[in-house]
Amino acid sequence: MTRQPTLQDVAQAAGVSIATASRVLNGSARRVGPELRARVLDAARRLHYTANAQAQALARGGNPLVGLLLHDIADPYFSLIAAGVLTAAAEYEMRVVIANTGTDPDVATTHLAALRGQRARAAILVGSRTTAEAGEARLADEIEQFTAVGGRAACVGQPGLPAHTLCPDNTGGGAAVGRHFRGRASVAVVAGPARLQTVRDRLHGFRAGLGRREEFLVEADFSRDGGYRAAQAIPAGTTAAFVMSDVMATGFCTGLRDRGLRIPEDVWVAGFGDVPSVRDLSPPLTTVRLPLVEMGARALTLALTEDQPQTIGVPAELVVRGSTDPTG
Amino acid sequence: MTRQPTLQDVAQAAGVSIATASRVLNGSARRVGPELRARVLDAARRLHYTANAQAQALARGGNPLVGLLLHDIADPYFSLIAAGVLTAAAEYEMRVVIANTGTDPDVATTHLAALRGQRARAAILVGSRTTAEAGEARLADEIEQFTAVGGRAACVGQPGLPAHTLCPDNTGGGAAVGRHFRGRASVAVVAGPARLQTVRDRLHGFRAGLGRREEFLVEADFSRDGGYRAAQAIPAGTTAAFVMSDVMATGFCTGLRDRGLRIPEDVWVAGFGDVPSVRDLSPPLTTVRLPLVEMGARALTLALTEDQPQTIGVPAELVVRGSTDPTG
DNA sequence: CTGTTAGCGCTTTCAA
DNA sequence: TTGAAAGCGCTAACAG
Repeated sequence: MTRQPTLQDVAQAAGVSIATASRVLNGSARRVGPELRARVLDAARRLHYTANAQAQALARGGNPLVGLLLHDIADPYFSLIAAGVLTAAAEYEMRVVIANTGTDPDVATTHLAALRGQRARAAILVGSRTTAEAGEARLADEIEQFTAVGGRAACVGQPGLPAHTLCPDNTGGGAAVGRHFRGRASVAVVAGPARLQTVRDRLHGFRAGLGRREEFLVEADFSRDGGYRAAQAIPAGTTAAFVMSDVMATGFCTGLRDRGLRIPEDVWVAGFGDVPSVRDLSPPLTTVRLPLVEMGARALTLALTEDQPQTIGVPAELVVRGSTDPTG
Repeated sequence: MTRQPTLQDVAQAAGVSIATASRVLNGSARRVGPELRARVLDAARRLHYTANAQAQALARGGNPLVGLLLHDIADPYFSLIAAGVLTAAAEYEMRVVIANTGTDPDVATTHLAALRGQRARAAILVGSRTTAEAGEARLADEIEQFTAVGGRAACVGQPGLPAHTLCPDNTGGGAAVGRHFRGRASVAVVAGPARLQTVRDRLHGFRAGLGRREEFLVEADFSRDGGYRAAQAIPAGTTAAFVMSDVMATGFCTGLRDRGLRIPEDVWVAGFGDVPSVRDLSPPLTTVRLPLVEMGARALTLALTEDQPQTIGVPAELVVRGSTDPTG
C-alpha cells in the first residue's frame, strides 16, 4: 500500500514548483505556460494524482458538500426525494452525504452539527416536525448555528424551522380526501404517529374537508405492516379509509382483502404521496400526489440560491383511481 | 455571518493551550486535569465549537468516510441496499457520501476517483457489471488505485472487479424460476438491458432451469413503464413470463391486465428481488428473494473488516405466490 | 499534566 | 509566467 501522490510529488516529477502544479491542476484563474502545463498534466496522469479534497477544503475554506438528512431511505417517499436531491447536486457538482435520522429531532441535530464540522455548504432536512418541543428547539438552535456560519438549510416538510421550507400542502391534501369521502357513511383514518406534525396537518385537513369529525382513528407507524395491522383494527362497517401514507395504504389494502373486504365496493381507500407502485395495485390506489422528486431538487436549489429563508408551498393534488371509484 | 470558532478560539477562551483543548475535545488517550478539562468543555459549549472535520482528517491522515455508488436511489432495489449500508455505517460511526451512477462504468470510475480524493476509507459499488469492456477495465484500474492507497472496496453484484464482492445468486435464482415454469407451454422473458451482466446471468440460469431455450425475449429498461410496455409486446399465447426485476414486473402485471389477460389463469408472472411492495399486488408476485438490506450492511462490514478480497455468494430463494399459483 | 512546535496537502498572496 | 512562503485548523511528537 503506497502513499497517495501529493501535489508535491507531481511538481517534483514535472520539475516545477508546487504552486505551478496547483495552478494547472486545480482551476486557477492564472495561466501557465504551455510547456510547463503539459509537463504537469503528464506527471499527474502518470502518478494517478487526485487532489486531496480535505486539504483543498481547508485551504480554500469551503467544501462543495451538501448534507441530506431523512427519516428512512428505505421508504419510497424519502428515496424519491433523495433522487431529486442527488440529481440537483450532480448539476451543482456537489457531493452529498446522507444519513437516516428516524423521527427523533435530536438525531437530526447531531447530524447537522457534524455537517457543520464538515463545513457543508447546505443541508436538506426531509421529514416531519414533531411535538417533541425541547428537541425541536435544539434542532432550531443548531440550524441557526449552521446558518450563522454560512451554511444553507432547507427543510422539506412543515415550516417552523429557521430555514428555507418546501411545504407540501398536507392540510389541503387531507381536505381533498375528506371532500371526496363526504358521501361515505362510516369513515376511518389510519394515521401515523401522533407526535408528527405532518400527521396532524393531514388529519386536520381531512376533518375539515369531510365536514364532520367522527372518524374512527387508528395510529400506525408509517410502515407497510403497520398499515396491514390497521386494516384488522377498523370497525366492521367502515365504508371509507384515509390512510396517511402510500406505504401504509399498500399494506392496508392487503389487510382488508385478507379480512374478506372488497375495495372499493365495501371500503374506499385513499393514500398519500403517490409513490409509483400504488398505480399498480388492484384496484389502483386513490391518493394525494406530491411531486417528490421535484421537491428534492427544488429544496437543494432553494438552499443554494436564495438568501432569505423562504417558505414555498407545494400543491397536493388528489388523484382519484379505482380504490375509491366504483366505475374505475 | 460569523466565522466558525476554531480550536484556537476555544483554547483562548478557556485560557489553555490549543493542545490541551484538542486533548479534551477530540478523544485523545492522554488525560487532562479536571480543572482545565472543565474550562475547555465549558468554553467549547459556549462557543458552539465543532471540530473542523477537514482539518482533522488532514492532520490524522484518515477520514471516517465511505462512498456509496449505486445505479439509482429511486429504485427500491437500491434504496433497500442503501438502507443496509447506512445502518452499518452508523454503527461504525462513518459518514456516507452517496451518488447515482446509472449503468455507465465510467461514471462510477469518476466518482470513485473523487472518493479517493476525499480519502474515503471504503467504497461500496452496487450494480451490475456491463459488457462495456473498456469502461469496466478503467473501473477496475481505478479500484486498484483506490485500494493501492489503502481504500477498501466492495461490490454488490457480479464478481469481476478486484474488490470484495457480494454476489447474489442470479443464475440460481433464474434457474429456480425456470424450473418453476417447466410445465408452462409458451414462455416469455422480460430482460433488462443486454449489456448488463446481471441480466445475462439471470437469463442463463432461467434457460438452464427451464430445460429449453425457446423463450420470447423482450428487452426493457428496468423501469416500471418499461415493464408495462413489455406486457404489450409479448405474444398473445404466452402462458408464463419471467420479468427480471420486481419494479418491471409490477408494471408488467398492470400491462397484462390492461390487455385483458388474467394472472395467473392466463399468464404466470415471476419477478426478481422481492421488494416489499410486490407482496401487496393482486395476486401477490412470485419472485426471487434477495436479502437486500442485509446485503448492504454486509458489504460495508466486508469492506471494513476483511483484508483479502473475498467473493461471497448470497443465496437467492424462489418465493412462490399467487402470480404463479392457481391455488394462491 | 501541560505547552511548543512541526507538519498534514493545498491555495494564494507577494515578489521576482 | 513562475516560485517562495504564509497560512487553513487540527494532531502528535517532544519537551518541560
